[in-house]
Amino acid sequence: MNAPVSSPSLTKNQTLVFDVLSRSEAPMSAYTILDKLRDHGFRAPLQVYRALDKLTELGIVHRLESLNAFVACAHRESTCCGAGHGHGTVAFAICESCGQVSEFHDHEVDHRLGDWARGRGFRPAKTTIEIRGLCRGCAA
Amino acid sequence: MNAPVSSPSLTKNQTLVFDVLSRSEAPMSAYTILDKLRDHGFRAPLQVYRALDKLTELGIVHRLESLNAFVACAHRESTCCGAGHGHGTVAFAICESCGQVSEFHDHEVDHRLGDWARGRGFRPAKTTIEIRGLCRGCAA
DNA sequence: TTAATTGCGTTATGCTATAACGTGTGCCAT
DNA sequence: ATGGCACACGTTATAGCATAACGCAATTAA
Repeated sequence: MNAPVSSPSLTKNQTLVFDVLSRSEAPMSAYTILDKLRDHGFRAPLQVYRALDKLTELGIVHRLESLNAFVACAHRESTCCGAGHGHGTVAFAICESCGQVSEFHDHEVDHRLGDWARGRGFRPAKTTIEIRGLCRGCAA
Repeated sequence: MNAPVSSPSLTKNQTLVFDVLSRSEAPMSAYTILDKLRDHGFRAPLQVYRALDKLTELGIVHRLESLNAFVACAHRESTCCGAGHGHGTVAFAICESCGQVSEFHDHEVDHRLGDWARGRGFRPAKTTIEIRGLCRGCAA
């Protein structure tokens, strides 16, 4: 019985979606989440997407662009830089064999990309970094 | 009248798709490409997707994961590291206002991500780096 | 020749995401 | 308190992205 790690101010739907994602080992698509929540009264994709929008906005859920899927943020509180979930860009390593996802953060990469942007007058809003390949276990 | 910059060994469909992408300022979705090629006999999405698969495999077209769209590679021949289009990871800055896309390459970022992967025994197959935001002109 | 590979065309289908409508609820400035 | 606003919610319909599965034709290798 894992006690769900929900933030206080989430609505019922947001909490349900976040809990499903938190308990999942692998990333989940919006429709997979929907199916998991039918028993809780979910009927339509929008219910999921609206919750996901809010959760990603809060930074406690991430969207994996190359997978069209979502994961709960792996950072338990302010692990490194900013406070809470306000940290910078997060990167992901995605195993194409077992589906496992590792979330990490690299200051140096962040800075380099930031420098490039500054040099061009480009104002970054959201940065996606995803490495797809094989994890140690699957590459063996 | 721009002479298309097609590689020699492309099939007719691949050449058509590549030329459409090359001439486009902005990234294009597969369905947009399809519409542009109806006059050339294209009828179904698969004709486009199959060509795109080959072109991305050759490295002369890139897929923008956060946009579900495609662009012709901006590197005119071996601009920096490897020969031809065999270079490492490419990064993109995507303006959410005007749609303009800048392709660039950063060794340092590449190395950092490579180091992280090596340290974890992760074997990278394809890496996606996309910065979404506002370009100089649109941020003003 | 035979078999393997690759590309092609077509139909059908599945997955991902949002538009547009209306409802209800809480808040708070008037 | 009441009107207005912001926000979450539920529902239906639709749009947009991608692939499965079939069969055929051309090319190449054994």
